[in-house]
Amino acid sequence: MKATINDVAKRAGVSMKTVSRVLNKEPNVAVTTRARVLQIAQELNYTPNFAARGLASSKSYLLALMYDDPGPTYIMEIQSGAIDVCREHGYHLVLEPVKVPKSGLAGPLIEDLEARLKRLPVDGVILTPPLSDSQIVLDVLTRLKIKYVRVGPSKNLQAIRDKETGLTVFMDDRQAAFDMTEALIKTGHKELGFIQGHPDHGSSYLRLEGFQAAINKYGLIVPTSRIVQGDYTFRSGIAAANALLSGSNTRPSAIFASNDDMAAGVVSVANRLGINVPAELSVCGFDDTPLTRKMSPQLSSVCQPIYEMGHMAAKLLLSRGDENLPSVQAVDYKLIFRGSTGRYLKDV
Amino acid sequence: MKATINDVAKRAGVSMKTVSRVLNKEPNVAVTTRARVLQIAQELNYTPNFAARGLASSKSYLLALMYDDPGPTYIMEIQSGAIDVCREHGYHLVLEPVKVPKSGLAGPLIEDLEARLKRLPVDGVILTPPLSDSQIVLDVLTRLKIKYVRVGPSKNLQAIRDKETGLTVFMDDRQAAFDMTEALIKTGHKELGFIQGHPDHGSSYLRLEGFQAAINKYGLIVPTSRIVQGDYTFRSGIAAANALLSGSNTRPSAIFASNDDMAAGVVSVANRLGINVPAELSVCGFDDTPLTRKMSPQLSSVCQPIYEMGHMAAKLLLSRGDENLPSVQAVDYKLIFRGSTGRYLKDV
DNA sequence: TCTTTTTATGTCAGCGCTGTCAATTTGATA
DNA sequence: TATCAAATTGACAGCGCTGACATAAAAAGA
Repeated sequence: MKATINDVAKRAGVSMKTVSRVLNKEPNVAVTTRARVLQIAQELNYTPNFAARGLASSKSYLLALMYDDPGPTYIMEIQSGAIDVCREHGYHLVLEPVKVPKSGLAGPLIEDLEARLKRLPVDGVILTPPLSDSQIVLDVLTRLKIKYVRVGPSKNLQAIRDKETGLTVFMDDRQAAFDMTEALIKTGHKELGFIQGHPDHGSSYLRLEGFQAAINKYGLIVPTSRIVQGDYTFRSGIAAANALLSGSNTRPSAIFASNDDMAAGVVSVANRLGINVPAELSVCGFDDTPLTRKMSPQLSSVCQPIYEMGHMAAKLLLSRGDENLPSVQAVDYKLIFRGSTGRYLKDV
Repeated sequence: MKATINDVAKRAGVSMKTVSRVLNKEPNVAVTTRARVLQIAQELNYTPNFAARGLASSKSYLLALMYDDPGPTYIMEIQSGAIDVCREHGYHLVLEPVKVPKSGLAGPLIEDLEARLKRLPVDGVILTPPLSDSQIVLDVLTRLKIKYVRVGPSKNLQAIRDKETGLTVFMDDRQAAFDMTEALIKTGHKELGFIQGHPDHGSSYLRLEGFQAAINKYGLIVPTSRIVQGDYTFRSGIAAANALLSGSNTRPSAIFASNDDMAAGVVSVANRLGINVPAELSVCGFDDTPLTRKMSPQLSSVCQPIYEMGHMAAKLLLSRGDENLPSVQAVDYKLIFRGSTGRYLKDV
């Protein structure tokens, strides 16, 4: 039933090694030979044995995607992008959920990670936020000499070691937040509010920085009471919106939430308070999750090309050498304007 | 650096085979021997080689999760459940997205599937909807003699062959829809509307059946104009809601959407039309996705224990023999009532 | 023409583990 | 105590492939 390399070799009248060369696209094979082998392999419906290859070459033909709950949509997109590249290279993707302990005690995590990576020695790891910023994880990977690519990291950890094994794919969160803020300002908003993301995610700080940079550029002033801490959840968006909208102070004319879930919270509070969005309040989010299109008005947001990032991440891991890719890749973002933002009527 | 089974064997003064027996929990090993080997293995920080094991035993220690876009949340939950079981058994999960062509032409799909499964001969496959109902996929799996488990299938395909290789995990969609409808009726609603799901998903029909069964039980009448076809998307929910709410006919006092996205569409339309939810209109969905908690009012829904289903699916695949699991497992659902449903004030 | 490279192909061991089956020990039975 | 079955352990041959190296053929110089 299942043909081996030996079968192909015999039938083609060459050695197993030559067949192996053809199958692995190694150089130094005569074109005629290559063609013949390929032909025979096809006829015999031959497919290489995964385990045998791995054993002989001490490679696993496996990439791992490590994540610690950055939201299902995000993971799925990264997955899709990565899988498509894996396919092209005859690789497969395995999933490794990782639970980084909130506080201290890295010991168990380290042991667990090492155990898993030894058992299944993948050829590369894709790290998604917040793992891409976890020094603990990076250390383990470095120690085990496993190649990794950090997706959307924010901190500049391990700058030196990165040059050895670390690759990076990122989006300029700061600039994106800057652009979105600027867009808000240019449509007439002067009284802006901002909701910050989870303190553990580096992106929170970058987005805040971008916001503030735009504020400064236009000489506006945002009191600290207008910058509220959230944690990327819908609930925290509600809480933040309450603080921002129902205080006795004048309320902002636009609120920029660091992600879509929180922005949804803002819209929901505005609805409850009878504040019309966007006529009386503009709201925008970040990430352009499907949620943006499942609310009314639909939410303006910053679109991260997450699929692309997954794609690029896997590509970096698998194409080293083939092409000459720089080890740090930036991907483009896009501002998406929907119904939740508009000109601030009162003021303009 | 990396210890082999041989190292452990020598140090423990036994043969490799005995070590192998211990590691694989095979019977017929003296307790003292077992303890000693385990001890030494630990000391040497030994971890078995994945590829070698696979090659020697012609098993892959890999399970595949096949899916065709049933929503990121769903997949992630299934994944989590399955991965947890895999871990316990020293297995890993690989992802296999499958694109079932909308119409005809199964050829390429079949070839693609076969090629993938031959290259990476997984020990079992978890099929999520709508793949769990795809005769094409089931046939390929059967032909390749690969064990599979169907998650949430609706059609009763291959009833006979199932007894050979097929396992099933399902939730009683019909009964759940019945219960939810009954709950609606019992809180006073008489004028019900229903939005059906995607015609390709068997669940659509089951949910409709459950709805109708409840309607019949209570002797209510639902005109066909009150049962609208959707496709499980937010957009289709909007369209359906428009049909249901803005026609010249009297409008229903409660709308049961076959999933949460569509229910969100209904709420959104109601908001726009100034119809208060739940005072003037009760809305409920199905699936209990995170979205239900990201809208206001929060959405009542039917909670599917998706994680459990993934867990059970993997368990069925990996525990055959160990425990005596029936090949068809049902999991419980739960009705979750939130702000979007309430007593129909006008009528009671 | 005869060497020196370069290119093309082959030989062979062995990756680390498990299946098969044989050998040995222990325990139970008569 | 002798006999037989059961439990325990070991020897050994590969699983299917590739890496390192050897060899043969072709191309390039001299």
